[in-house]
Amino acid sequence: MPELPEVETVVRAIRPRLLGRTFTGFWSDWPRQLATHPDPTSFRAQLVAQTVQAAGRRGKYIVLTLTHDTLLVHLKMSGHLSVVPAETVRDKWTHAVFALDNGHELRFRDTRKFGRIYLTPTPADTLGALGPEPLSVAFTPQHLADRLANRRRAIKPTLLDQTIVAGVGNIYADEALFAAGIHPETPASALDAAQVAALHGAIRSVLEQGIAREGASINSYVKPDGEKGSMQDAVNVFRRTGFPCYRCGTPIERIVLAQRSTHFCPRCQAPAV
DNA sequence: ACCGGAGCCTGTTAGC
DNA sequence: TGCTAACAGGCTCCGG
Repeated sequence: MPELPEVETVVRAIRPRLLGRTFTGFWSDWPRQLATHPDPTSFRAQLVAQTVQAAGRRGKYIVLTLTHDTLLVHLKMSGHLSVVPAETVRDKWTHAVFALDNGHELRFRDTRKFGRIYLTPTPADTLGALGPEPLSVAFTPQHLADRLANRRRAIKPTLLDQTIVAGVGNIYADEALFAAGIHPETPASALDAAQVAALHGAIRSVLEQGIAREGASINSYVKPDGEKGSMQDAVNVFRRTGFPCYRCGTPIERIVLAQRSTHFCPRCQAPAV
């Protein structure tokens, strides 16, 4: 379930517990999560003795820079990372465990098993196609306008395309479109310059708010320490189907676009005439 | 190049 | 209460 703010929150929590640590072991009971390796044994052989030199984020990927390689983790829908003492009891959904040189373990828990782990000397193979970081100077209204031009697809699923801008998911796409006053079914190429500028600003502000609130704990997402974020208390439309819009009182509607639930206020986000 | 749909997994929730 | 279908914050692959 994590999007950019949730992944950023995870990185900030685990970074101080991983920097300078050296991996001493690895275990996995779900080889399919190892995107770059056929089995846990070969993964372990390449990982062990490498030290964590940096911990960051690119889009929704967690990026750990090691001595020789880069370790990437994508949480997908249900992934959760934590650093705990090795003696802490593991539950049945913990599918990967990275042993550290201080008696702790980095654990990857993932009920739906969609998450993926990459260990590679060439992370660009995986990260290279991502669009700009939405909170960086590279993400400009002009960039967004250029990438939306000539796309007739609805703006909502277009925002979920990680090659346009990295890190926006279903919650923040809906929230950004509400903040910008844009109907989710508007063809991307039909937005005028003012709407693109509004959307650009809205994407940034909802993501910044999400980070400040340490993510949205709407289903199962919790921070690495098990505590909840608070962005769920600040959403305007996401999963508020039937409840009155905070701005105008009109009931929030839900539709499905590109197989994803989409929530909007039919009055505040009225289609262009 | 673009776009929609199936599929990957398991757990939870809504509805009868 | 119990069963079933729908749903879940992501993304890849395949085909038109």
